[in-house]
Amino acid sequence: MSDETASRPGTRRGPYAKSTRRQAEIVASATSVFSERGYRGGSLREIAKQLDASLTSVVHHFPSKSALLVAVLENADSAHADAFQEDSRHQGVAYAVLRYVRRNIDRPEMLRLLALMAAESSASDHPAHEWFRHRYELTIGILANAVRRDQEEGRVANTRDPRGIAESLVALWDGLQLQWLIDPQRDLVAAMTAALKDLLGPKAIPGP
Amino acid sequence: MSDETASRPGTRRGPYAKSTRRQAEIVASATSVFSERGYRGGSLREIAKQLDASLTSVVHHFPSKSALLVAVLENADSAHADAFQEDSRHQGVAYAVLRYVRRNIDRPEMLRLLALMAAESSASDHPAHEWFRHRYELTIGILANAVRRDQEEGRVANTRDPRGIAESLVALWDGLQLQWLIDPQRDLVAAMTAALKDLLGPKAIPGP
DNA sequence: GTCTATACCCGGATAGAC
DNA sequence: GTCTATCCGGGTATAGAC
Repeated sequence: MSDETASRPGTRRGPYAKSTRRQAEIVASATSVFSERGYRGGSLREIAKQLDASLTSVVHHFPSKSALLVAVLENADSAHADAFQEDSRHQGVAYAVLRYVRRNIDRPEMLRLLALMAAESSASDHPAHEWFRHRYELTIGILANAVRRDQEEGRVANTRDPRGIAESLVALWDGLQLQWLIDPQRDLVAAMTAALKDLLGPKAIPGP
Repeated sequence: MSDETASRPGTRRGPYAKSTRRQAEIVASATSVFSERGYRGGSLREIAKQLDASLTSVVHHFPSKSALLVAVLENADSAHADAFQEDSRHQGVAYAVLRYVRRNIDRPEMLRLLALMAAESSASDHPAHEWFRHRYELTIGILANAVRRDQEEGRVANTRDPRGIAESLVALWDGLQLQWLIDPQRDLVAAMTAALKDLLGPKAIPGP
């Protein structure tokens, strides 16, 4: 919102530079708080305290707690999503998915937050509803394209429509992730690998 | 807690009868409130108001909001879980799963609540953590048995270990359900049927 | 534009009287 | 068992200082 002017260098960037920096700090603090205490558990007051700022200062930059949450999600997920898209384009679906899994296994709190918010945001009046809807739409689209490419190259044996397969893949990932979050004893990578083999065929799985 | 004396009939059963009845009323009220407003959105005060009772009266029977939630979940899920087990024993996995899906498609609010609480309860210190852990363990176990039976009878082509398949089935269900909750336009039954066919083989799918 | 202080209303939890 | 009263902490809205 305040980036339009900042994106035009040379005009004025003084007053906004501090603001965007402050916003980034708030997002970082919110990420750590939400990751530890969850969304419900984490309070704006605690986020502010971490920055030696006041509550209203936080509210000034993000009009509501949910707006801040969306910023956190966006920021946390964008890097991983980009890498995923890159992988899927060059190395095939299974490779991309498994790398995505491996990358995410180190930040269970973040996954917990994403899973929690996805469920919570399923209510159509939730502030993050549209964000998640769009996110799923995007992810499934990207995956569907990658699946189609793999089908054409003979890497994926399953001949079902790519979009349906993509939906199943996302579902599998969400579901296995949930089981793993509830019981960390489970081997998430192994489970995902086996499921991928069932869904895509053995040739789709990359070597160890 | 108050059942020990009640389990000895003939001595005194008057005072406790009213209590258990009251508890059932509270659970019913909580179910409707949680289903409409969600867990976070629903308040104990509103639950009490529906019964023309006060907040502390509710708290007296259920020491915390989360304890009440667990009672709600237990009560709401038991009937469906029993039917599922029955079906899987007699008609095969795919049939049981699809009937479970069809049965649940009429109560999206309840599914939303279950999905939300499953995610939230993944935190190990959550009041409902153990309940969900046990629920998943149980569901997967039942499914694994059914899968093994179907494999032996040649109804399921997939030769992977039954437990792994069962985990994938649960994950698929949770994941597709989530996508459907976020975007009700999707055809949950069709998606689940197609995924089942991929995972179990075409012979496992019952006719229309 | 940025930040602060204050106040409001609602949430869950607790103590004590009846 | 049920109530009233109270506490503390949460998100939010407003007024005002720099």
